[in-house]
Amino acid sequence: MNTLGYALLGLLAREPLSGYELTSRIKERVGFFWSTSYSQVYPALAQLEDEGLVSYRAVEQRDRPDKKVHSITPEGLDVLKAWVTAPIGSRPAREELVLRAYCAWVADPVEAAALFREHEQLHEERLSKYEGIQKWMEREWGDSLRRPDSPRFSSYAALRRGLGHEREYAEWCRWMADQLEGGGDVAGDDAQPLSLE
Amino acid sequence: MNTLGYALLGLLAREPLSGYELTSRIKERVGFFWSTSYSQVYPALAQLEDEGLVSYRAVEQRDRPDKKVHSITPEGLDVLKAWVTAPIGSRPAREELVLRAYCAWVADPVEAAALFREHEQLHEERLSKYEGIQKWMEREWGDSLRRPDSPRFSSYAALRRGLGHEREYAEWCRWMADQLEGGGDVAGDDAQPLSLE
DNA sequence: TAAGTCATGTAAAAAGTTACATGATTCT
DNA sequence: AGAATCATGTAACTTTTTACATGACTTA
Repeated sequence: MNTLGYALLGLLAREPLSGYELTSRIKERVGFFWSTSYSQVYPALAQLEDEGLVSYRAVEQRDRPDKKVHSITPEGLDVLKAWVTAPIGSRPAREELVLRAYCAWVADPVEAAALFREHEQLHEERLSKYEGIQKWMEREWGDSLRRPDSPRFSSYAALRRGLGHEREYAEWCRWMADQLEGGGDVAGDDAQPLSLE
Repeated sequence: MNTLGYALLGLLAREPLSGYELTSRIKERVGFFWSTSYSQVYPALAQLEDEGLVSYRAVEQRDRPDKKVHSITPEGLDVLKAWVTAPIGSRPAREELVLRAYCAWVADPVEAAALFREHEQLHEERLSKYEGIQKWMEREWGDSLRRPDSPRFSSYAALRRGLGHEREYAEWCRWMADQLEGGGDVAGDDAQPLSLE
């Protein structure tokens, strides 16, 4: 079982879904910390089925093409449960933009600044979007956000990570662009001024 | 050319290195945003050589096995320069721990809390380590940190991203563990108290 | 009627990880 | 003598991405 398999089980533990819907959900709902494609999902689902972790029933639709709606089995839920708390081998994030920053000294500072400005905006936009969702969740879901056995709590938890990530990333991009534009101090806005010449 | 290729060029732009040294550098110096293995580096180096982006000379050593020291060529430097500022297709980070948080509602809260505590500590430790390096850099490298054409500036920039990442991640883990332990409020320490029952 | 969304897959290529294989030299 | 580090690679496998292939139905 690979991580994608667990991701699919995790979504199916909330509600039965088709392969198509699963892929969309991953894009829309957990897009900031996981990604996949249709071509990966369908074989993965078939494998989960072989292992008895999911089952499906064909659902006929009049208005649109028929679909196969997959559900998690009791065995699947057991497997998922065990996985959540199992020790995790943390693989480092692959952040290409940070790699570029590490190489930025060879590049044209003006062009590089433009790149980091662009990403600053991108992450700022995502941040606003997530903040909107956060407010919505707190308003609509209220109490259940504090119950660790509620899927809403889990959604909120993941969102909070997205929030923090985008906030920090946007800030870093801004700092980077400022530096490349020859503007600011070495320290960040929040830091004490440094007494280095 | 894949991203690993650029990572290797980026390291070789700073100083000539052997495949072994390149792999160690990636582990030690850029480990928080990129990873690789010996088995990936050697073929990648051979490919870069075929493309004329790096060259090497055999260096005989008395005290340890001989090695092939690779240098970036002028063409390699051009390619690297262009890459740094090229538009970037941002692929989402794959954060398995966030995926687990998203599924945490199915798991035992006590066990889950332990997992997030463990990671809180892990990231807290990395944070202290990076803070130490930061202080060292600011003390030892001073002025050059503000010169975008200095490799020191780039090292510092990447480090700052690591700092922010670890800080945010540790904080999120702590919040998550607190929640699972039934402790805290829904809002973070920095947020206003929420008037949700 | 053309574009867009819903729906399910296969095939091939690229990237990354793990296992295997070898050998020198140093340190305990 | 055995473990650790330095040093270079190949082979197999897994994972991910991109391209290909098909088709129903809806909306502009």
